[in-house]
Amino acid sequence: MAETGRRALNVPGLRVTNQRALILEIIRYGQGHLDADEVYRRAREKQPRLSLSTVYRTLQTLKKLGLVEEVHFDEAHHHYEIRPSIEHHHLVCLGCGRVVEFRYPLARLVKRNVAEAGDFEITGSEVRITGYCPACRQGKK
Amino acid sequence: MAETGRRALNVPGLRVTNQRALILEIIRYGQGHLDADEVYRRAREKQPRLSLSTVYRTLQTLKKLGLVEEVHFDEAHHHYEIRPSIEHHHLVCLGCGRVVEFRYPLARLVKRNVAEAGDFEITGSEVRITGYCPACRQGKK
DNA sequence: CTCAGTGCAAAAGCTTTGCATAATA
DNA sequence: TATTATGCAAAGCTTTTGCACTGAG
Repeated sequence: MAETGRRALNVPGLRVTNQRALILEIIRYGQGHLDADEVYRRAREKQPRLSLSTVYRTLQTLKKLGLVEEVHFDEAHHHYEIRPSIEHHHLVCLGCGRVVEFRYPLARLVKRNVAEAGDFEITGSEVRITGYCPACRQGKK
Repeated sequence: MAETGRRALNVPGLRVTNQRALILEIIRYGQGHLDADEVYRRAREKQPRLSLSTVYRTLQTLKKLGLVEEVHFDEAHHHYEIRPSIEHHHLVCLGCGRVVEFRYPLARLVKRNVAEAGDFEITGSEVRITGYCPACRQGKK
């Protein structure tokens, strides 16, 4: 286990530690979008001595390596997901917190249709659409 | 001065205080997108005794009233702008922090083109496109 | 006169950092 | 063995909250 992760982490100047491999695996196989604390809780099941600061430091490292991406569903936490190959965005239900992913080539559309964007070198885009999912719409009535 | 603001703030159950009127004016005429601390600093020039908690509380109030909107250019702060009448989004330069607004009917497009969004009741959307503006692209080379 | 709003100080989150220790290459 | 990474505890920042006082209606 954790072998694919170890390979990706084998980068000059960095060391492949058990903590890093574990954290990367957790994000990779951990369904969806975890925040630091959730990663921490899951990681401690396997490595009880792991510290929260290591989680934060590792998350930064993985972000710099381009292995994970930081997304923002609410303002209080950062969430992390494996860096996706195709551009996708998130639909967040304000009622239950459910997050639905959807694919949409936003960066391309903006580049093509927005004059102000013409001279920008676009490196990232994040879309967060908020609302109420069918189940929660029921509840509101 | 601050008269337009006072009118908007005249809502049953709420009281029109000098602090509220001032904060609303600052956001209204304060070029672009201010964060709580910037509002605080500007407000103190006119009302030196004003407290930062009042700024935060007022910002919440104005948000609930629908008078201002919260946007997120970086992860560390919230920024606030007067609630715009037409949907617009932000292009953020990672080099100099400059924020360029652009209009784009994203909510409509998503509603129309994204199957997953079909059953959602969309209440808000926030797009943040990051990259480098022309000036900063030069600097990077 | 009453209750919403304010100021102050303290607390609460999440995240970062300093430093000695442990572990990788 | 030379550094990089970790664990722990403490600090940092933005934002929130409790409480007594003030001020709007």
